[in-house]
Amino acid sequence: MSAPREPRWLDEHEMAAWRGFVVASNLLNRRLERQLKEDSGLSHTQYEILVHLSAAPAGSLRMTELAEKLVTSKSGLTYQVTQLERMGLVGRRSCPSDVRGVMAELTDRGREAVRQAAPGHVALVRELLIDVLTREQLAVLAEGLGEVSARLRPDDVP
Amino acid sequence: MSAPREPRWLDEHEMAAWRGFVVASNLLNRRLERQLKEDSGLSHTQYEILVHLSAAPAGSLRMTELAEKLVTSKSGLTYQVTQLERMGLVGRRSCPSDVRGVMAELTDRGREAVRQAAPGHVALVRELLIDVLTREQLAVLAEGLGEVSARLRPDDVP
DNA sequence: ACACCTTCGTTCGAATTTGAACAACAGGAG
DNA sequence: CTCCTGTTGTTCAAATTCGAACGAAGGTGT
Repeated sequence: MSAPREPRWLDEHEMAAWRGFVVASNLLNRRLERQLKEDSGLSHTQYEILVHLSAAPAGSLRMTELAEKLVTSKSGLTYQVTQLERMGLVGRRSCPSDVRGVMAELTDRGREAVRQAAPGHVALVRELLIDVLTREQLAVLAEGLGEVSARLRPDDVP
Repeated sequence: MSAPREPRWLDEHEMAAWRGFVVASNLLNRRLERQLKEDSGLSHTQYEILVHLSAAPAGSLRMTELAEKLVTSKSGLTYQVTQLERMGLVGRRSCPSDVRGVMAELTDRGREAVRQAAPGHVALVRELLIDVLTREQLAVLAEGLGEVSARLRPDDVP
């Protein structure tokens, strides 16, 4: 159980992939954040909350479930849902099957906000990522990162 | 110049790639953040500052240059460099060729901190990302995301 | 030398994020 | 039923992040 004295460092190609991932991720987040804020007054996190809710069966999801989909902390979600509640885009309901449970529910204004924000956001994602890559590259990205996510998900140990 | 009434939405594969990217990015950052903090008392940002400095010619870089490499805001870098300075891992020098300039410089203890933190970090990156993907997937990732980054870089308009 | 525009790094306030601690409840073993 | 363990969502303090505004200095054209 001792740490190796000389670990397997990343070779040139591996490093390129890793750096590319980190840099692209940061640059993309930056741009999307700005675009959403300027265009719709929403942060990326808030936008994603609305999107996940609008894709959910009844426009509502339990807090914990939503936090997992967003890959964020529970406390972070509580904060953002409160913000969205103040904006009138999301409401809180109590869960029928669990007294402890809280369901975040999309309001009509929330649904309208997604409809209004989505086109610009999608267009930018397309311009900055999707349309930059070939169909084959996209397929590899989806499969590879899907696998990475799948291996990471189970160990969601707090 | 009018916004399209019905934008080109993402099809199933495009959405899979985009979601995979976002989710993998969030999960990875979470894990790396925890590992670094627990293992070395450094945040991912702080670790990257140290790494970039240790890779630089004289163990030092100008603030703006460093901020660009890290893909972060100038004010964010100022804050983190101050933190690292308090830890004794980084020092500030004045730039010889520019009175306004400030050079962040790795101290001996800073160099030692990288040496100590790197193996664990690299091992986790390898375990969670590099070793999960095939050599071909890595190549595609590096090339694709490299291109994405390249297109994003120039428009680094604040 | 002068005015003008850009660049540099910091400061400031506001917003966000996180983990730990917490109280309330669910679910099962006995 | 009763105890015990795991979940659920929130609160709290602390840390981090960003953009805008700023003073100071560089660089250019005239």
